[in-house]
Amino acid sequence: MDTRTALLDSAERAARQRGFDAFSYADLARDVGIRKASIHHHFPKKADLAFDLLERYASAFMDTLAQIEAIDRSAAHKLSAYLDLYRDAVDGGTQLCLCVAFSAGRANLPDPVLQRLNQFHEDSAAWLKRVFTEAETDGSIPGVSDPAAEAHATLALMEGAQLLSRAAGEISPFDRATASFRSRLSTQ
Amino acid sequence: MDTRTALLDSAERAARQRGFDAFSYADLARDVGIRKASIHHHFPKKADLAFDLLERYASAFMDTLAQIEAIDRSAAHKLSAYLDLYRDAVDGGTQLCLCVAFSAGRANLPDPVLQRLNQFHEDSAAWLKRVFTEAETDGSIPGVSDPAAEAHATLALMEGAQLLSRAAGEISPFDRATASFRSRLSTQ
DNA sequence: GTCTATAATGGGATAGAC
DNA sequence: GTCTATCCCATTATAGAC
Repeated sequence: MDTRTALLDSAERAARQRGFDAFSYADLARDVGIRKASIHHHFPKKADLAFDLLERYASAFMDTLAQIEAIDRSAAHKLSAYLDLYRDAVDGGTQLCLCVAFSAGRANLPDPVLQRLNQFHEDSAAWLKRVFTEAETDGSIPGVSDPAAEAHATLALMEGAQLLSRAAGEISPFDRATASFRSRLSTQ
Repeated sequence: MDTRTALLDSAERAARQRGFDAFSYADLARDVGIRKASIHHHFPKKADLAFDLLERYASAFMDTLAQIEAIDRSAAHKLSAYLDLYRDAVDGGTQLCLCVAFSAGRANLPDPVLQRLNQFHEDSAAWLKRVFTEAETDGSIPGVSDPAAEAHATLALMEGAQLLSRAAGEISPFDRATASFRSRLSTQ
């Protein structure tokens, strides 16, 4: 495999498990099997690594959302797939979605990274708003009156549920926190 | 003021703004006006500081919740006060509740700290469950069918909303994420 | 309880050979 | 593209004087 890709993979795992500031180039070097000085050839500064990591993750995530949106199923079904995406990312309480990990980390992330992060949040909220609007039409989710408000609440719920789950080291807090949301989706 | 208290105050502000690993004894020393070696007299290891910080914060938070619970008002009113507590803690997008900051930080926190953190989450969920149960009786919140599920969802919503707000550096994401929840409380 | 001084370690980053 | 060697800096932590 491409060294650059191997580095990104290793960094992503570390960032999602322990936080972006909690792993070093030395850790990466050990994991990938090269010397730490070599990493600077691919990512001159750690801030470069942060940006490329987030860029790769966020665009892949958005691609997945686009695929979910494109299928010909109810809004409830799409939101169920969205929920599973966040649930799978937790990996039994050991990981966070990279974007949650970045939101959680020190606010000292370089500005381009913070901007990219907020763009991800906006894109996610926009996607959710579209699906909740669809729900108003297809009637697959009860009690939707304000799609924009539902979108932001859902995003916060996902991020908070991941946080609780990783703090506990178990998946169960995620399931407890999202149980009401999930049951709303199956009331069709 | 007590040096120890001054240190705890300074550390709390720093941890909630930038994360527990993102401030050093040198920062604290500058802020409080003593030398960094002197801090070790009060908190031998940084892990000791982490624990005492969380202990002080969590018990003060729980005291506040107890006061809210004791007043003779509707469940909706109590949850509204709870929401304001989290909203105020954000301080316009610059801070997190200490417990959110600890949940967010690297999972490498010493074990006693992690345990105390999870106890806080359990205590919070228990408080919320009691208030939602009260709501079933007093009818001040519409559509409560599973108080335990509502409790965990509410906790996750608060934590996620804070995270989004601090990432943006503004209070508005918190308000957007909690708008639906808030409007549910005023439908009495 | 606070100080000066000093470990001891590990971090990101660079220069220059191969 | 990867290596060795090195730099500079920040960090937590300790010893011992006052």
